[in-house]
Amino acid sequence: MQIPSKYDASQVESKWYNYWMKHNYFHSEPDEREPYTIVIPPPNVTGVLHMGHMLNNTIQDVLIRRARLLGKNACWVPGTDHASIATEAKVVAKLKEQGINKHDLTRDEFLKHAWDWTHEYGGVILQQLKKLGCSCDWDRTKFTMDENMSESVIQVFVDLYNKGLIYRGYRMVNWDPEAKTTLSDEEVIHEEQQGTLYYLNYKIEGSNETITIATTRPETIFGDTAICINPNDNRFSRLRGKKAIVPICNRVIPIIEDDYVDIEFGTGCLKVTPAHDENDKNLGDKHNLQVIDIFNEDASLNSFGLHYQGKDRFVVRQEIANELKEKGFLVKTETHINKVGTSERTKAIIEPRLSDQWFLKMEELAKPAIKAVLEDANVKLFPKKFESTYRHWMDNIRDWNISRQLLWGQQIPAYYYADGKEDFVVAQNIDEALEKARIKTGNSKLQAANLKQDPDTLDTWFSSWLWPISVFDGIRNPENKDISYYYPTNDLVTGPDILFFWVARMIIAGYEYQGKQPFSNVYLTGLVRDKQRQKMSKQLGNSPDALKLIEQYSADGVRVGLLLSSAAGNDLMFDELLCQQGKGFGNKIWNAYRLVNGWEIDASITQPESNEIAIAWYQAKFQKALIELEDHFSKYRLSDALMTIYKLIFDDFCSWLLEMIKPEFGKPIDKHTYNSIIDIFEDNLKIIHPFMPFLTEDIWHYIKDRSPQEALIISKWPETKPVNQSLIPEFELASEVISGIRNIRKQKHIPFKETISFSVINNENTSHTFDSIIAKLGNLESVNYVSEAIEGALTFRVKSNEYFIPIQGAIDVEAEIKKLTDELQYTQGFLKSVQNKLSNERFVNNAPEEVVASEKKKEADALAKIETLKTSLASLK
RNA sequence: GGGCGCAUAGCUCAGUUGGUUCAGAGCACUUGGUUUACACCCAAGGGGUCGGGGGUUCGAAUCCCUCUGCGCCCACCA
Repeated sequence: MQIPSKYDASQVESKWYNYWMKHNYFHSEPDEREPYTIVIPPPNVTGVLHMGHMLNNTIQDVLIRRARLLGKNACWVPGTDHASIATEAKVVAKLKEQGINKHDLTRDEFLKHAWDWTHEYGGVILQQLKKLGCSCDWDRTKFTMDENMSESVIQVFVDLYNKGLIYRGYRMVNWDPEAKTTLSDEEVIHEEQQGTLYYLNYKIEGSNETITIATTRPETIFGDTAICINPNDNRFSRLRGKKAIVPICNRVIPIIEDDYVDIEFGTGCLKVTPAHDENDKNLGDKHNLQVIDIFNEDASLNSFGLHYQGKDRFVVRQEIANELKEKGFLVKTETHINKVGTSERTKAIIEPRLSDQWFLKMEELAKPAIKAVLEDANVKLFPKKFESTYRHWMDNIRDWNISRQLLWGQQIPAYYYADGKEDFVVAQNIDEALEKARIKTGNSKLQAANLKQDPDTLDTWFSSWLWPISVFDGIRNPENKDISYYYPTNDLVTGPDILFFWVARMIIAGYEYQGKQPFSNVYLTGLVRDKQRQKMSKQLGNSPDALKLIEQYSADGVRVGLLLSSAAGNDLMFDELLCQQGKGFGNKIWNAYRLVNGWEIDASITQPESNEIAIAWYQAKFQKALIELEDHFSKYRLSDALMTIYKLIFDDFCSWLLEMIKPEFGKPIDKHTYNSIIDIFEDNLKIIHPFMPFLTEDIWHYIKDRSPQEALIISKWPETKPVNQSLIPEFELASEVISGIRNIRKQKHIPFKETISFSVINNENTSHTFDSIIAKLGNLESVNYVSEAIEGALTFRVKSNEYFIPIQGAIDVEAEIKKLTDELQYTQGFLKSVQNKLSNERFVNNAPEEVVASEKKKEADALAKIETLKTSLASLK
């Protein structure tokens, strides 16, 4: 068949993707085959493809395509996440642009805007994954806010509440003043910042004395309700039981004692602000202190801030520092480095804030999940080092704040029938809630209209932790056909940044709701960084446009580029050069096929012996590679697997095999060899297919006319079979001989086209198997076996064999002598070190036999080679 | 403050229980080569006292100690 001389990726890629879709090859239904399942880490529904997604999903696609070729029932479930805080922020921003304030909208109105946004942008990222070649079962696409998915989430909430694991608590939580919601501890990132430590004087009531405290947050003095000293600190013993006066607001507060205070830090005196610091809250509880919240929900000051009311906390910090200085309360300032919590999503500085929130008790739930990873290995993490991180977090797990003051998400199914804090019921829906409320209150007249649902929504992760179960409807129908077949899933591919957010919690939910691990293996990818090791991000502008990259280098090229250097857990230093290499590899394969495709077949020619040997040798190499691949895949070493294939195709197949069997220009090839090469080509395509699905599918269809039911994507991975392994070392020696010939040609400027004569003294008693191939690749008249050195020839040696290439005209005797002398010197030095070792009694006595034997062999080889060299030298002189 | 990990060629990294897979790969680099699949190519080649120091051993990139320099995670010292 005529094929284009240039490979046009963009056309080919969309053609085959459509073809696969049309034939439903990505779709899976339970059957008698072994399942292989991956659930996608659902990207943000309104997100766009970035380099991290590309890496992640390429890995998943490689795994799923390989499983498919191995005959498993491969199912990759795609979907998106509603990403409450991120999406809500985007919607709020968009509304703001239109002059609409979120707070002027009803819940339903806002949600309508959010859904419109979701429908407009939602799933763009899934379309982009198709460009990458991802073979997801699109019929199974899920969204965490789909009706049945939300129903599962609510059902789980109700269940955990009924089990007594969910409670409502008035606690210090992480408040994001920008998103105006609480966050879980995991969503807070602690960053080191240079701040200032302010030393402030507080007057002691009824005296002229003052007490100095150190604080990083002078604006919180309005919330001060005590000063605390250490009872063991006798510097302050005279202040016991006295009262202090807060500057500016002049509130009189008690001086309390608690050994929580560090005598060494600052002045040894601490101002206590129970509403705005967790430690202070604990002190407040212990000492029955008043709690004064001085902030509005956007972290501006409220009426307690007096003349600062309405101003932002950081503006106030500056201004109040000035006021304190003017009024003489500020003693001094020092620079001070401390860690401040910031919001993972909005980057806003977190404000500790007391409020009513919903919490999930984690300690008991976590136990089976700890055991699964650390004892039973039902879940394996790759790389293994993450197991210690996992252990550390799980052992110190804290209760999970699952409520958010957002609208975009599953609304908490707690229904209040009265104003009291405990006057609520938790139920799947309003009808059940009404029933429960009537029973609880004994008031059968209660109406649905009397019930008020909690306005908060659930943390996004409270829906995604169910993902591997809920995508198969295993929460609502725990025994259904899909969940029974596909669960537990096999592999999860994700980043270590969400190990706690998501992975650990999925394991917890898996044991709680299916009694089994959600997946057996977790492949943790690294971050994608640029050449300067900077994280790729929009802000830095160092992240290439994913789709442009695909346009430029083809999806296959980008996939290969990403996988060329991405060991599990290691960051990926991305360089477009890698994509170029990937594209180049595709081009190489394409051209190799053009070569084979161009051969004319002559059925009347018998197969030359050299071709038979060449093919047998490649088959041995191929089988060896198959075993290596198996090993690499079993350890999730995908870049090593890819490199194994890369070298097999580039070096062994293209550079060696095709050169060995290539007919002379214009001459036909025998049918037997041709058929073997076609079979080999097909096997090659199969093992590359997971990495380069488009190109391989394309060539595979050029090779033969295929029936409409056939496609490479659903063909069979090559089988392992017995081969003549000894051909591999034999050829290694032969290739050294070929290199020797090429070296001499290069040194003496003998063009390759010139046929040369060639002789060997076979001291090693090397087999003649590859002689015809050596002759072909070296363009030799023949390989002559001789017993005497050839006069006037250039020489080289492999092991103790000596090879001769006679040339016309005089050879440079001096140069030859120098070459031989150098080689002799080196070999003698080598021999000496080996003999030293062998004469060391302790070595001979202690080292294992095979090590001693190998040293003895080295000695013998070196002696033989020295003999050869000496003979040659003698004949030259 | 606690924990985990890393340091091998110019770059990115392999190197399993110490010894013929032990100093390796890919890229980059140097040299030579294009009427004959591919210059997105072929061939040949240079390049590392395995972060420093010490120890264990017949033998250390590999095990132990120590120093240095990075990275990550966790944690309520104002």
